[in-house]
Amino acid sequence: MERVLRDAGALSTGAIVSESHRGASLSIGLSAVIIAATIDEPRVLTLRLGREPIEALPSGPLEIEHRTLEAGLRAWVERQTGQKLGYVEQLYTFGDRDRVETGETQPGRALTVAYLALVREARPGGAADAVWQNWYRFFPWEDWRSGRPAALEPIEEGLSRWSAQASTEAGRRLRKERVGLALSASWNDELVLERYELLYEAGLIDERRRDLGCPASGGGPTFGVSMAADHRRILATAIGRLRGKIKYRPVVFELMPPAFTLLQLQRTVEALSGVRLHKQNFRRLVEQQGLVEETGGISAATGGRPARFVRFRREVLLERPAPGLRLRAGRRLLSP
Amino acid sequence: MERVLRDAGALSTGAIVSESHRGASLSIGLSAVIIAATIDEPRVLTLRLGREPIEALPSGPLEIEHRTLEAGLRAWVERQTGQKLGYVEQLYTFGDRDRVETGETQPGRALTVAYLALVREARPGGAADAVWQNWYRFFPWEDWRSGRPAALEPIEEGLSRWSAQASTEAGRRLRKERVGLALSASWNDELVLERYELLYEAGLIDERRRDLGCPASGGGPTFGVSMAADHRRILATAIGRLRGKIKYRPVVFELMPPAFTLLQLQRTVEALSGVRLHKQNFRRLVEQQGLVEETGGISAATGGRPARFVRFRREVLLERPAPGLRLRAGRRLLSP
DNA sequence: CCCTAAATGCTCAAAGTGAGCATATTACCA
DNA sequence: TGGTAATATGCTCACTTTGAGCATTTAGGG
Repeated sequence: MERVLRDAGALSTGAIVSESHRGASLSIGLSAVIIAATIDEPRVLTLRLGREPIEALPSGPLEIEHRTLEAGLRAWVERQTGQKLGYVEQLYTFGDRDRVETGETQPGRALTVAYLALVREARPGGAADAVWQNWYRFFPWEDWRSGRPAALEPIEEGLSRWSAQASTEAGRRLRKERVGLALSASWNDELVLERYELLYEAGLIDERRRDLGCPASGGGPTFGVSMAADHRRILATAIGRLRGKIKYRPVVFELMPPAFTLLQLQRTVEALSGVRLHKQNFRRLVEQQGLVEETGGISAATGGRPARFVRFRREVLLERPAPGLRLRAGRRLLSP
Repeated sequence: MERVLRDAGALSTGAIVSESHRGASLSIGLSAVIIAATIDEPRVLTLRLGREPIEALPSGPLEIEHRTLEAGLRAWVERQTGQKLGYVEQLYTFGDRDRVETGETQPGRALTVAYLALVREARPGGAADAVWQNWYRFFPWEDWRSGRPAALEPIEEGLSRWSAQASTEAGRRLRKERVGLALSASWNDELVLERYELLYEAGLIDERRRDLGCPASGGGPTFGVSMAADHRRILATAIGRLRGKIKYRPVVFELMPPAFTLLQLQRTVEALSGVRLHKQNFRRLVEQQGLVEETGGISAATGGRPARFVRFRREVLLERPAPGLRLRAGRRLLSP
């Protein structure tokens, strides 16, 4: 403990990257998926790394100074992007040996503890090359707000080809089943990771080819912009989790400004979940649940009739057990 | 305790317990919460360690041989308990420096990746001192099946005393708020971890006193049977997660035998969630959702009229997006 | 004044829920 | 053999919650 206090000031000197007696290296990384939302787009904060820039999530190794994993994460993010984090939750710990190229000569393992953070302002991160990106750049097939994404056509083709390629009959059936579930007629917005994994396994994702050591190009199209290491997989995990969570926890408000209109709130939810919602029903839900209260202000009419400004009613947290926007995308609105 | 755990893993050769260049030790542990359910009780598989036995979850250090974290976990569990695992899901990664006593001379960190596993048979684990325990031994206040648990009386007292002890007014309000939420009139069965954390912070849990280096006894009563290290916290996390999950995923069936009656299913769900359910409505739900199908068999009437045997209908996984038992405990039944 | 774009109000039918009443079957017991 | 206890199953009924739309209201711009 004294040790801790003494070291607290030192920067970056105490990374825990250690050698086991068998000569394999082990490092523990902390990665952050930092989400914000502008008017109409969900954003994720990325760093541009390298000469031919590849995008990465803010991350860094766990250090001895860090009292908790979360504290370590906050420190790294601030150091790299200048962003202060508010809402933070642990996402998942990735540790497969095969999926991450350590870039080392020795066999090694990289354990990554990934976190999801929600922030309010989307002002470009202070330091380095931190930039806010529309997350659909990485997952173009996840945005159904203006109808079925065009990318899904070739993706389905690729996936069904992949299904057919399984060596056994059982394998083919299993693959078809997985594809059917992930891309079923009734679009399930939360299956982001499942879909990513399918595309990855089917070789429709750049990272897959990279991990296999394949030539940069070859073997049909790939989809979405790629990211460093397994960061796109982490991002997929985060999006899926967030899409699920807004339905039973009032986390969207972590992304909203202090005062906002109901339409702004709806647009944000739509941006995150990737589907359009029925306006009147959305308002009914939000108001019935007592999620917001009027601020008294009135919006500087952007289009038509001016709207009331509202703010999040923190008290709901004490009242209802699971206050959220259990949105169920209007059926009509999904395929217009 | 830590000593014991280390020893348990010493059989292996490739444990990744490494020394950083700063002299702090880092180990990555894998822990498993293995759940089963007998007729009326939810069970968790524990190991009895040490001379005056203290119970621990099956765990062991991550080794180089392990291709994935999950594979490592399965290996450890089999080695220690003889249990083969079926359904496994990652729970959470614990890494706070303060909460775990390493028992070492050097400052160190123990990272624990915890998993939740569901198994069918509850036959006593093969090796060593593996035993199935009713999980309510560790959380007596979580079982509302026969009315409000008696332990809640003194617990509420202890917590409100703790609330009042906060140094600032704001602190007191915050504590009261947390207590109110976790123990609110409308019991939320999923807040297992929140309640455990409260009791821990309030010093109503043995582990807390141990972590503070307090004498074994002193300062009022503590609740529930304690466990090694932070295993009880991990178990709390697992129970909360499982209670949540059965509501939107058909995971209960991982705990059921191949054929069972609807009442058996209901009893199992009740055992897990700790609340009683309305029988007719439960059956309506299960059948409407198409979660089960008849096997044709008929139960050897335990009490009254014999019941049909049913089995899980795997096809639902392909049909409905979130098939589960969105149970909402009968209001009447909660406080009879 | 007419038109467009939102914000708001309200309706309505269908589906989903919470509580119970009523019957059907068995085992067991006097 | 009839009565009783303990379940299993069917069915009702009053509400709530949803999904979809229609109708009105309020501003700004020709």
